[in-house]
Amino acid sequence: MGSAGGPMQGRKPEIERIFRALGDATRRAMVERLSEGPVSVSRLAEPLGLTLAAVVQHVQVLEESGLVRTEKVGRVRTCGLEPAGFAAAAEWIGEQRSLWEMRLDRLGELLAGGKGSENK
Amino acid sequence: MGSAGGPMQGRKPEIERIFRALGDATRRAMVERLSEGPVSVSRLAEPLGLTLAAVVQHVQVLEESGLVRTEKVGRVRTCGLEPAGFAAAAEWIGEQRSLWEMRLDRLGELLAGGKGSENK
DNA sequence: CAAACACTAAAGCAATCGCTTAAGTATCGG
DNA sequence: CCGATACTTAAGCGATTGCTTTAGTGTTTG
Repeated sequence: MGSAGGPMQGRKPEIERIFRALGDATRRAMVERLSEGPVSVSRLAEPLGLTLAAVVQHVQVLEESGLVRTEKVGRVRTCGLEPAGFAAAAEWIGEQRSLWEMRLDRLGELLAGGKGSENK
Repeated sequence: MGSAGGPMQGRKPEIERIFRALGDATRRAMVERLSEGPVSVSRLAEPLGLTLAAVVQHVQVLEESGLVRTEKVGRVRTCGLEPAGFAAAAEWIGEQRSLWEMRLDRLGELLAGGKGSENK
């Protein structure tokens, strides 16, 4: 299978972790909070009703995904968003969408010309 | 539809399933394949090296997330992408990004005055 | 210094996940 | 009608996840 139709795939292991990180509601809530500006880990934990240990684990997942960046000064670790990570995710989604729309355009031509077999 | 209260948060359970669905490499590969056009479940399974049962389960997850739509005619179930699902995901990501950038603008003003967190 | 504070690291546990095998249920082809 | 095809359903299993508790480490603060 020469696969002229599937040129790109699995380009980044980054994407794996990004979507996995975003697949958890708690983590998304943390991201939404961080989009308002950087906060410390314990501040992040406050509205979540979880132990600090649990929140630290979530922060680790977010940091490994590249969506969040943290820095420790003194005894406080401050977390903030890393826009590049979001760009990667948005890019992947955009690619699927544009491929799909491209394909819809071609389908339009086929329908105009007459109907034929669509997949073989 | 608009809930009075917060700006927006956890608006849709849809998002949960979308990101969770996209968090799996096999499912993303299936989506990439589907972005080239609709295919049957067994056709989808072929390049994946999995049992048909496993692929059916993945298709179910994708369908429940709203990213994929399927239709069964005769004994064949055909799968295709559902652009609306991707729109929802892209929208969520875009919101976090724009909030963050908005916030960066304000930060620029603060930096003009000095450095440090504005927290307390 | 001693106590409070903000994490950090490790162990353990129930629930979920991704997968398999095995046994169905409808079509379709001859 | 009989067999192949294309799923469908259910059970089960090992790995991963999200959490907790417990016990640290390093940092302020009185």
